[in-house]
Amino acid sequence: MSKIIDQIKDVEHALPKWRRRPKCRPDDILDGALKEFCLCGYARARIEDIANHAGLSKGSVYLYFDSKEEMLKALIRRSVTPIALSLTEVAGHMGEDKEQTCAEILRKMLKLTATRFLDQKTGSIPLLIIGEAGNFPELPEFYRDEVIEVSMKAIETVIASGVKNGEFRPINIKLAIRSLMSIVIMQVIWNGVFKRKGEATITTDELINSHLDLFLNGALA
Amino acid sequence: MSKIIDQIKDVEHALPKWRRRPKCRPDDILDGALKEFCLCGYARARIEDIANHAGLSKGSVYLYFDSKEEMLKALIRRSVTPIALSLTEVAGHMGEDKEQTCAEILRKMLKLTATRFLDQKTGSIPLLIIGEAGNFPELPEFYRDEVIEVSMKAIETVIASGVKNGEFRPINIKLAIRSLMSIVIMQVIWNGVFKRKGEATITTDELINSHLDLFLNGALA
DNA sequence: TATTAATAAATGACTGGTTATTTATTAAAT
DNA sequence: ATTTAATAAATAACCAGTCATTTATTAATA
Repeated sequence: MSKIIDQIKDVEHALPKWRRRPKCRPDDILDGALKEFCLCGYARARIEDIANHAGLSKGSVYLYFDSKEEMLKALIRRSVTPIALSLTEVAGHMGEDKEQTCAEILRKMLKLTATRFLDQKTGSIPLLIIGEAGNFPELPEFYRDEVIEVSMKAIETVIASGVKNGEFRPINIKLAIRSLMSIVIMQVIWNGVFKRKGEATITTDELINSHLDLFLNGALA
Repeated sequence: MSKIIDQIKDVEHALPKWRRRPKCRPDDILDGALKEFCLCGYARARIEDIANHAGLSKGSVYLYFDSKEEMLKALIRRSVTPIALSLTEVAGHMGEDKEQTCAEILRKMLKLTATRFLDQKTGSIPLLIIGEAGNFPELPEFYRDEVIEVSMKAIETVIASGVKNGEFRPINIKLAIRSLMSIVIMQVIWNGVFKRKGEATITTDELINSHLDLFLNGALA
C-alpha cells in the first residue's frame, strides 16, 4: 500500500500540476471554442470543454475572456480580418494586367473566396453566425459590414468595368453579384450541413468553373 | 379599496381562469415554437414562452408533445410535407403542355420554390436546421431526403430533357442544378440573417428572372 | 329540467440537473 | 519575495420535465 502511495507521490512530484503558457492562450482558446461551437452550437458548448481543448481549466478561460459571449465575438472578429484583407488586396491588384479580361478577374476572386470558405475552419463561421443571428444580432451586422459589403463592392467594380468596356452585356449589377456569389454560400451550407460523410466532395475548381461557365455563356444552345 | 377588490372579484367571476380549446392545440403550439425558436434559437427558447404564445401553460404543452426535441422535429415535419407535395405535383404536370420550353418549366419551378421559402414562415425552417445541425444530425438528414433530393430530381429531369432535345447545350447537370438553386438559398439567408429591417426587399420575380436570364443567356456580350 | 357524477383539459409549484461565472487558494516563475 | 498563472470549489441562475390538484365540460340520472 505505502509503495503505491509513494509511487503516486513520485508522479506528483515529477509532473508539475500545471505549467505556465504565457504567450499562446487566447488564440488556443478560440480554436477550442470554434471546435465546440461547431459541434454543439453556441448555447450547448461548455466552457469547460473549450478550456480542455486548450489544456486549461474552466476558471482560467476567464483570465482571457470576460464571458462566453465575448469569446464568440472574438472568434468572429478573428476570422473576419484575413478575409477582408485578402479581398481588398485582390481589388487593389485589379487593372495591373491590362490583358486580363474581367471574366478572368472574376474567376480569380470567386476561387479565392470559395477556397477560403470551403476549408473547414473558416467555413463554419458563417454557419455559426446564421445559427446565432437571433440571439446576437450584432454578429450578422458586423459580418455584413466587414466581409459581405467589402466583397460585394470589389466584385461590383469588376462587373461594372466589364459592362462599361463591352465585355459584358448591360446586366443588373446588384443582381448579378448575387447570382455569382450564391454558389459559394450554397456550397458552404452543403458541405457543413447536408453532405453525408464519405460522400464525394465536389472540388472548388469544378464548382467555380462550371458556375462561371454558366454565368458567362448561359445554358442555351 | 373594497370597491377595487369587488371589481377584481367580478372580473374573476366573469372570466374563467382558462378555457377549453380542444381541436387546435398541437398546431398552435408549433406556431409558437417556430416564433421562439427563430427568435432565440432552439436551445434558449423556453417552453413556457412557447406555451404562452398558444395561450397555454407550460405543463399543458406536455399533453401534446413528449419533449422539446419532439416539438422541433414535429415542426420540421410539418413544414416539409407541403413542400414535397407541391414539388411532386409540378413534376407530375410536366410534359402536359408540349409547347412549353424547358426554360419556362424551370422558371415556374424556381418561382414556386422561391415563393415558398421567401415567405417568412417557411424560410426560417432551413435556418433552424442549419443552426441545429450539430445537435440534431437527423434534421438535415431528414430534410435532405424529403425536400432536397426530391426537388433536385425534379429539376434534373427538366434540364436533362432540355439537353436531350437540344434546347440546352451539353452541360454538367448536377452542377447546373446547384448553380440554379443556389440563388434561393442565398436569398433565404440574406432575408433571414443579413437584411437590415426597413431595407428594401428584392422581389422574388426580379430575383428569379434575373438569375434565369443569366443562367440561360450568360453575361457575355 | 335540474342535479350530480365522470372525464378531459389545464395549471403551476417543485425537482433535479446543468453550467456560466466568482472566489479563495496554490504553485510556478522571476 | 513578489508577481503571475492557474486551479478547484462554491455560487447562483436557469429551465426541462413531472405531478398533484383544480376547473371546465359533458353525460347520465332523477
